[in-house]
Amino acid sequence: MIKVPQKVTYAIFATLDLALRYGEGPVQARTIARRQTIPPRFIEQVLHALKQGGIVDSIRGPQGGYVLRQPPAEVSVAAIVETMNGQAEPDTREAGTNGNGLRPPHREALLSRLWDRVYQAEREILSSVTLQSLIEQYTELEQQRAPMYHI
Amino acid sequence: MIKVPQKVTYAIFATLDLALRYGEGPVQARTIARRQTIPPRFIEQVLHALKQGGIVDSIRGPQGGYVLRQPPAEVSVAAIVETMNGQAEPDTREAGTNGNGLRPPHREALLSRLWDRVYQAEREILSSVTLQSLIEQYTELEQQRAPMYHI
DNA sequence: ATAATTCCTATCGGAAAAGTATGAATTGAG
DNA sequence: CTCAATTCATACTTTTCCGATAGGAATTAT
Repeated sequence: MIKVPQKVTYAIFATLDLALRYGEGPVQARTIARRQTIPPRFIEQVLHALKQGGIVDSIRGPQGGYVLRQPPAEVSVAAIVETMNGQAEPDTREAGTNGNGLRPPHREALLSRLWDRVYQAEREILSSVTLQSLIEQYTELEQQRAPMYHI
Repeated sequence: MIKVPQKVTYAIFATLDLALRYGEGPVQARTIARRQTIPPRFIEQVLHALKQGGIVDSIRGPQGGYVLRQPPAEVSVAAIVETMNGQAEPDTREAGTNGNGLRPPHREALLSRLWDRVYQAEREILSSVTLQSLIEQYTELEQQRAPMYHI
């Protein structure tokens, strides 16, 4: 049931890329695409969405590009995920029941509650993870593989 | 990111229907379909999957139908959800990075860890909810709407 | 003015999900 | 022993969604 859309993965990688260069001026979409192996035309849309969501700022024109709006420690993965998923309009398809089964709307309410709980749990976890912490975890992983041999 | 397939929703409603009649003999697919407003042809597949997953038992022939294999208090929503989602083969698409970005495989590992945490949280919640408890919640909801007016 | 870049929207294609169809297998009932 | 009710199995069609591509408009540094 946890199915992570490609879009979201791309968004995280893209913002991570920006996070690594935070404070060094704008990075172009094409550059990120190359580095993170994301289809160049597709990343534009991702970055656009991230801008709408207030995660990144964009500078147009030559030498333009994208920058993280806030320092990496301030950007939670939850914010990115929510931005990319957009606000799906709550779909309210109701169907009447015949007979003496569970009856809408309570039947539906039952499950919405449950999914809400799941959603909240997810949110809680993702809120506690920032780009900064991801970067730290990453460098840890790297060091495990190729440890520093001090003399 | 929480996207609940119709299949899963149907499965829960169907098993809830069975739970309400637990111990009263088999219920036919068509009956459940009618009561829970599920396309009759589709519910067969759902029920079949539930049988494969060991959630329900089926009795063939006239007066046949489906029964819950265990009492409602023993059937967790997690079991149902997992059954319906089947075991998706872990997709391992790796892509090389050019330049000095985050490099696979650690880049991917970073996120798998995160999604794993989320997944575990979800599992924990869904494991704690049983058909029994759902039924209880349901009757509570019903009573809130149409409260008993004692004299 | 020009070229580099983001911005916006439309569209395509494929895959997965939802739903339909059909016939075979099973079995209780008369 | 036949018949009808039901599940079983699988194949097929339709719909929906998502990843990806495309084309041009808007913006702006040089």
